Amino acid sequence: MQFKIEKKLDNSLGRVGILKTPHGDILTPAFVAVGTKATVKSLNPEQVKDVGVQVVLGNTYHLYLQPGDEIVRDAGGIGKFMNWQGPTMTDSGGFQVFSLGAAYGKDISKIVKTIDPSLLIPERFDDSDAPRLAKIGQDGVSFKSHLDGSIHYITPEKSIQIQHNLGADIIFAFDECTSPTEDLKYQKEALERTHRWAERSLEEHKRLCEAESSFLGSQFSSWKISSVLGPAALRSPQKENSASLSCPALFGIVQGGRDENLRKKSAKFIGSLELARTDGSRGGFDGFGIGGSFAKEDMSTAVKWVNEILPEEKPRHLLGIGEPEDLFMGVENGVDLFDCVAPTRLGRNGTIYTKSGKIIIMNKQFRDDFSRIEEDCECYTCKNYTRSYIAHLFHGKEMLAGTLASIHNLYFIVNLVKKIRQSILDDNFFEYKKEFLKKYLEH
RNA sequence: GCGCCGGUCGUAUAGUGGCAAUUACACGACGCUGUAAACGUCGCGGCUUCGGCCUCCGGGGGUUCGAGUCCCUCCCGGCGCA
Repeated sequence: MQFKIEKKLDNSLGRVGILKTPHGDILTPAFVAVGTKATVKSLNPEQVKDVGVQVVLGNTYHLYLQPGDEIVRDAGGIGKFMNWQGPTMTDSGGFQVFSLGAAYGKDISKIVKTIDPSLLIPERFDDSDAPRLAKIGQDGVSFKSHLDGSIHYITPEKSIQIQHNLGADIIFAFDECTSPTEDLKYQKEALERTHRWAERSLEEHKRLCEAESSFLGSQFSSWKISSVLGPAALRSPQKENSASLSCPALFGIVQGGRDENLRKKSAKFIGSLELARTDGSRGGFDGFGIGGSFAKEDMSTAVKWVNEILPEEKPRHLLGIGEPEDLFMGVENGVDLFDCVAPTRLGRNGTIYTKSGKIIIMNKQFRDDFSRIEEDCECYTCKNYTRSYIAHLFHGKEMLAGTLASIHNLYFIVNLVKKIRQSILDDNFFEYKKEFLKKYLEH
């Protein structure tokens, strides 16, 4: 993997770049489609490609449980398994520490609004005995499968091993995504844990990469012959699998919640972490993830604290963030990659993005609205269907409803980031931001 | 005509004398930020100063402190016998 910055945004941390992976280039800033279980929900890979998605993100925890990482490995890796030819990433399972742990069974998000003080007050009731599917130990996290109740202990080493089997181009260190409702004391403990886990993730990654390269080295001559012989010789899944085992890029994850000291400390630690290789050189992370917990109102400052410290020449991924206003904020503050379930989840659940805000397509007013979701949108949905028809599909619980809405939403968000990228190249980022957000947020 | 069963929120249902009354669907509104999510929450007789108040289970009458629930009668529907 190689990252090149092509242009910087004046007076800010923003930049335009290009991230080269074995499965193709990613023009950054870019929005990554979330495909947790090796599928972008309700869309086939052709539709994902057609809306302009460049890279898909799968999930370690989900694919480990089902179908199992060894199945994915034997299939030739996540991309081949799901028939996605472009670049892929996998998340480490760190988010499930939150979603199946502190957040399980509760109505809390990793993003809070500070105007809702109930979530931030540390005097909240002691819920340590509340049912959770994820329990944190010093060494790793014990997960109780949401599918069959079986227990699985995931350590940083285990997460990295699974991710190597899943075979994405970019993988993440195992971290703890904390709840924004945790107090400073807990955030501090969790951060120390995440940092230890980062070292162990990097260590295990290095070990696996060296083992894989020596394996490939020993096989090198025969592989070369196979390659020369052409596609037929490569048709065996085992061979293709091994042949594509160039070591993935590993991104370390910065945490620290909403606290300035912790965020900066984490950026310093993760950004400069290096471990000695057996050949005597030293190696650190290939890029960085910035993990939640955030408050909506001060997310921009948190991102800025971090990106002022992280090495400029490496890519940064703001994990799980993706509302339109957040994308402008992220880019301006030096983020290169975003992913978010919002476009597909909101779409499936009947909320649709438009340039003048989100609409809930099931609402009465759309039942006889024969206009397009957006008259000037170039997506497949807008070119072919009316609001009335999409509302009808949702009311009828038809599968196509979620598909058409997801196509539009994903197109909307992916292209918003592309336009943001272009606006930097055209030197009018701030004008574009102002113009877009005025219309989007005005009602 | 006789006998039996039944009529409860748009539909389908639950309901033992203490009930503005169960559940599902439908309907209305909202929520969702590294996917436990084609999901979830709330509302669904009216008014409310949120303490309550009024009107309610086919119609009418009765028993009772109190009736959707028990009794009488009428209307309507289904089945059976003539």
